[in-house]
Amino acid sequence: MTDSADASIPPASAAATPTAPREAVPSREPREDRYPFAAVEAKWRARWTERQTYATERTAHRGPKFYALEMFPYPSGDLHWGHVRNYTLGDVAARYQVMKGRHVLHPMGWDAFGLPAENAAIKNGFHPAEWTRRNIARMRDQFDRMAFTYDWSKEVNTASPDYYHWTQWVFLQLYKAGLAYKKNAPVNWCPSCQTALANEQVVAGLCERCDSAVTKKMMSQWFFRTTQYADRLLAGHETLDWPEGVLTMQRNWIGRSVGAELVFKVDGMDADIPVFTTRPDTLFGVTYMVLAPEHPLVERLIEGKRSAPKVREFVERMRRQTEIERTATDAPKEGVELEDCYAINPANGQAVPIWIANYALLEYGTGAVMAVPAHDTRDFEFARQYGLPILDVIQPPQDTSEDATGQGRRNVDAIAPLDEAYTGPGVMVNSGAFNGRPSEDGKSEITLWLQQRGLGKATVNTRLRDWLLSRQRYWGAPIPILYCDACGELPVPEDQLPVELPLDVAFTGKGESPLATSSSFGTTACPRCGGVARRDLDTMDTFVDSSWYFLRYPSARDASEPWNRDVMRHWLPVDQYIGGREHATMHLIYARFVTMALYDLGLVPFEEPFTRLFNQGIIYKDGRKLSKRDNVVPPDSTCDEYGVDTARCHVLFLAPPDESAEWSEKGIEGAWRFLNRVWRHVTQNLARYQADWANTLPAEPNEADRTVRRKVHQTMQRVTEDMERLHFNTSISALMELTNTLYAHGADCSSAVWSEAADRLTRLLAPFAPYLCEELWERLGHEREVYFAHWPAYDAALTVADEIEVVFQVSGKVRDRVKVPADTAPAELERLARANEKVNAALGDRPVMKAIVVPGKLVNLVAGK
RNA sequence: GGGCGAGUGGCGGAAUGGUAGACGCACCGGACUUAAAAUCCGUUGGGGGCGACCCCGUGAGGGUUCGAGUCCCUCCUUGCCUACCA
Repeated sequence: MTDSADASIPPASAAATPTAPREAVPSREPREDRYPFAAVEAKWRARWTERQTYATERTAHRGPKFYALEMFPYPSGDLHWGHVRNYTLGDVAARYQVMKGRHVLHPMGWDAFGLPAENAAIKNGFHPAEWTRRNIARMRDQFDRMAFTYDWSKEVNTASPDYYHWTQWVFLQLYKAGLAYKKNAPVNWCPSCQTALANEQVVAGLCERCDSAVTKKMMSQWFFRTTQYADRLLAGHETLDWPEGVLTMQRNWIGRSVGAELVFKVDGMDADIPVFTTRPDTLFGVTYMVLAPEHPLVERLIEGKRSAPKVREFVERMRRQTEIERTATDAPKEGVELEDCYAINPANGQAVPIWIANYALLEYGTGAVMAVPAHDTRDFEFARQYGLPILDVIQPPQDTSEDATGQGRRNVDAIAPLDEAYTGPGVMVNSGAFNGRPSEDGKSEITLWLQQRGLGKATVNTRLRDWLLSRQRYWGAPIPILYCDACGELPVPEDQLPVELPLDVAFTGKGESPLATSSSFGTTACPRCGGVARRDLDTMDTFVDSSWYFLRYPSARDASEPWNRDVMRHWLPVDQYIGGREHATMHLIYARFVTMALYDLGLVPFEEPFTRLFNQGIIYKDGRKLSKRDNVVPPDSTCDEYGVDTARCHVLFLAPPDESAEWSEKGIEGAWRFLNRVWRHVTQNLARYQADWANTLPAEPNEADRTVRRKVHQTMQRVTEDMERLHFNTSISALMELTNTLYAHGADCSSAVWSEAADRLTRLLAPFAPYLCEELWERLGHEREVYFAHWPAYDAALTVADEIEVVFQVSGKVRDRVKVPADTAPAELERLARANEKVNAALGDRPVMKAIVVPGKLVNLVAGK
């Protein structure tokens, strides 16, 4: 407002039009001709509860099943517009399926374990369970207010013992199948959360939850063998109706690469160094060897050497580096040469020096790299830096044509040293018996050659790591494993599940599992020998909880088993899953992995849990993502002011559902006015409504009748098509257009036609504005909720206008628009175009070379020169 | 550096290769009102013309096509994801 104090505005006029402060609210105060949302919402909320409208059984025995699911929320206690958008999308889709006659399961639950509850406990002294319970109660109430059609009898809460009982059971099934194992490994460690993290939870070197810089730490931890399913996870993509972007992200994350494992021997020592490479064809170009700083062989190689302390210092320094320092784009390559250590190239017996360097990662491949600086950009950079030899073994194709765009090409005649590595294919040189071979063939030929001598084999590597699931935290499902001095590692017998979280723990935040502070939890009787067994003191990653929750909903209250097989067969897999893209490489990979593992164990009859996936866009506020941590814009005040239906319509109308959107209340007036127009028009014309309109439609419709009926049927068609694609923003505009048509022509049409329009409008709008439409539906004389009303079918013949506008073009440019009967034949259209005055003016004396006629649309006359 | 999206009026956004800007916001005008609010009706991409009308317009440049916002190539901007993966 300050910049309106412009010098060009005369002070006099400002004084002449004093802008009195306006009260914003009165326009929405209840009034005779306004939609009284507060009263309507109270009435129908009570009635839905009383009638159990949204119980799954109410849609049973209708048609085929439909499992509609949205990713369940973390119960942070604060519903924000991102939630509202996501769950409104799911709710509209579920309501549509009910109206289409499907047997619909639409459940909701809580991803209730996790750090915020524990941190709140440390901070405020609440027990996490209490904090969680309160938040759930609050959010459930908010969801009900939003008119979401959840069947609360199917509610799940991952932090409840009757749920995590089965999370532990799932763990044990995977354990028994050899898919869960414990190993000592360098793990991602968040110093702030004081816990290990899965690879997927480290984002740009930062903890996904708290943004602290992650470091590495050696720990004995539980893993799931996700890598064993890499190929299956990739192959399964073929069967999924998912957004291409998510599939691509998963493919990249899994990062399958085909290559070979080749064995280098250590000179003068009985030790092998296997390396993984995708370029066996460059083997003759190896000029040094690189080991990851944490490589287990390092200690053996430097033992007793004079330089050992220096190497150890380097390793220690690398280990202390945070992930972000180590992987930053501009992180300099650093390394040290191991004194008197040489690796023997299996191709030619040549001894090359062994280095350790920060760019070799223990977690990938074998943790060792055969360095070919001439043909690998990283090796090249490192060799340059440390003055290591660069040996050319692949000659680029000798194509001298100027416009060839071969990547990494350079002039082979150049005498100057290379200024970059050549990474493309070519002809092998300096490669002994392989000289002259195409490098692409050389890959398999070298691999085979080494394989015959026991020094190599073809292999496939993935970037995907096994899933680290141990967490040194309290608020999670305890890992159901025991350690007995006599019997070793043992699973907790299934009849002793759940292993319940103890209540007497101290939240020290000291990096030790809080479960260790419990007086009762730590030990129990060994199920095998009866001696003392120690419990595993870690809890599971909360992604384990959410990797199977969709299997639990249909059997949510079943105390005897995780899921009933028949119930499972009826409902699963999920027909439509809605959630954010941010889960592409986390939850959606974990859930697929667990489902596949359970399938292999014969526990579920399908391999893929989510048939169709829809990613809703993110809502931003001031360019920042709305999140559970900050930047919360609560929907409550908007609902207080405009009502829930307006809030639902506005958030859907804001932007296409799969695009991100900047949060804005600008424009909410549009949704509010729209719903009021519907309310006013229907309620003020109720006396005209004829319940039997279908039998009294006029035999000779007047102009208004035809216009209104056409619009009604066109709207049914458009909204139905949009519903299938979840393009709800355009559904709403179509309904606005219908309403505008009723305002313009509703008064002039017959009662039967108006009645059809009122009936159709109420049904089509019901999924978006359920409170308003229930009330209108009742006033139209219906006993049963509009929720159960069937979705209307349109008559295609009625969507076509009698008279249509056709465009005449000359060489693609519009020259005239004329109204013609809809059934005008193409030949007649062409004749009209050729006779058209404006067309002829544009043609001048040029001849018509060609005529394109698109019936119902246009005629394009192509002019000659 | 790599991958995937997105660039259309003052704004949010519509457009199976076929009339660019649906629908809404905002603005402006009219009706109603003592006045306002609310409501109802209408105008609004840019430029030119008294006018019927004409020209230009979907990030930039090429291409395919009778016809391109839409398909192809190059580039620019921007968002998200990912990042030494051997």
